[in-house]
Amino acid sequence: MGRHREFDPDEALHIALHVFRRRGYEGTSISDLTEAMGITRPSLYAAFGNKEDLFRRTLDLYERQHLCFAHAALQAPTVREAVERLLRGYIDVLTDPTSPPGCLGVNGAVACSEASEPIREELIARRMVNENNLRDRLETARAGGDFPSDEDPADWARYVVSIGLGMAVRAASGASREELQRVVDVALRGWPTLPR
Amino acid sequence: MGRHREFDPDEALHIALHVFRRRGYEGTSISDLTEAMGITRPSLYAAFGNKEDLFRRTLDLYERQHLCFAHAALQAPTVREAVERLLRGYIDVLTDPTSPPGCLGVNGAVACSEASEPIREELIARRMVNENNLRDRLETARAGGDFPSDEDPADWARYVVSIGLGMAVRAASGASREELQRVVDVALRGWPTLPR
DNA sequence: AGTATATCATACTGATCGGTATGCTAAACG
DNA sequence: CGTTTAGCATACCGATCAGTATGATATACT
Repeated sequence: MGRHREFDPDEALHIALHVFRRRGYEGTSISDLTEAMGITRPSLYAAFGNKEDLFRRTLDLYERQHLCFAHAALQAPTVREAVERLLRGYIDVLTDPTSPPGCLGVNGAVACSEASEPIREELIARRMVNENNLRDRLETARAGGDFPSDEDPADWARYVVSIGLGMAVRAASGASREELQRVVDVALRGWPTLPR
Repeated sequence: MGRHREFDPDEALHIALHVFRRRGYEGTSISDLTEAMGITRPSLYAAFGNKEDLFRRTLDLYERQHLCFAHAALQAPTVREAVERLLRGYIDVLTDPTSPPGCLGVNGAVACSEASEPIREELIARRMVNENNLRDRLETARAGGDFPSDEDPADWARYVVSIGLGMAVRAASGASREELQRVVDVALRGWPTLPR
């Protein structure tokens, strides 16, 4: 019973994602959001809780909609190919012409005040999940002979994620897709070869 | 003629650097600064202009005091050693125990609102200067036979800077010195070998 | 129809933002 | 000494921040 909601929460969340990607977490004001969504402040708070809650739900949508390629990438036949798909797929996300450049996760986690410390930690934790997934993939590859036994999966996972972070910063600064492709080209030059 | 200033502007600038490194450009309020410096708002504005002016002067101090190692690093006998000194020296800056972790330049350039767009562009420009210096060093190395002639100096400079950016993000997230050293270890694995 | 309830629009809260006007105080000049 | 001038302290400016109280409106149930 009661009045019907006059907006689509899912559509509104997509708009929030767009705004947050453009302006970052702290750089986005509630007014920015309500204006873009076409709803009022009380409607936003009723539907999504406070700003932090909304950002977390936006993060979920971002991972579900834009970072979902990672799961498939990790299942490539070889780790080397998995890593390459990971990085190339990430470039697609970072330079998607229909979205503001850069990564929602990286842009939010780096700077700004300590009022949003919980958000910073959340983003660091989510990033760590991805790094651990990659490390696990490298470990199974090593066990299966697809990765040298004298190499440390954690070291390589950390390295690959660092490359991703660097590209995310560059993308936020306006780097082109081609530029980033060249970073990946060079980054994969050192991929360890199997002893034979 | 006139009253004497009761604080040391240079010391105040050092404090500003510390605060900006901890909280970022937008995350730092004027009140944060005056409180840490122990001076009043009018004194700050009289001595340093507005927030943007102060941040630029802080950037100058940061480069002069913490990024000065780069110039010496580039003069190492081999490019490969120059790059290694660049990255290891950067780790020292990122994890200096007497300063907040991370890089003033990177933390400021990534996120936050568009009110500080001029600062973002300034930081991107300063970063580009460093990348160009490295590219030039790679070019002279190539001309001198210290770097393969079929490799692109711009590609490698971009790659090295990207590694640096990735490490800066990690450092801001609390990465240890050892972790970052391992990133550099792996990153340099792919350094091109000279034909012989 | 009548009532309960959820959503709407408007306007507001106290806090904080970057930046400044005003008047006081201390030092350098005559 | 007295005037000038620069730095200090206080208190303020309008704007904006995240979040909310209030009352009108529209739907669903009885």
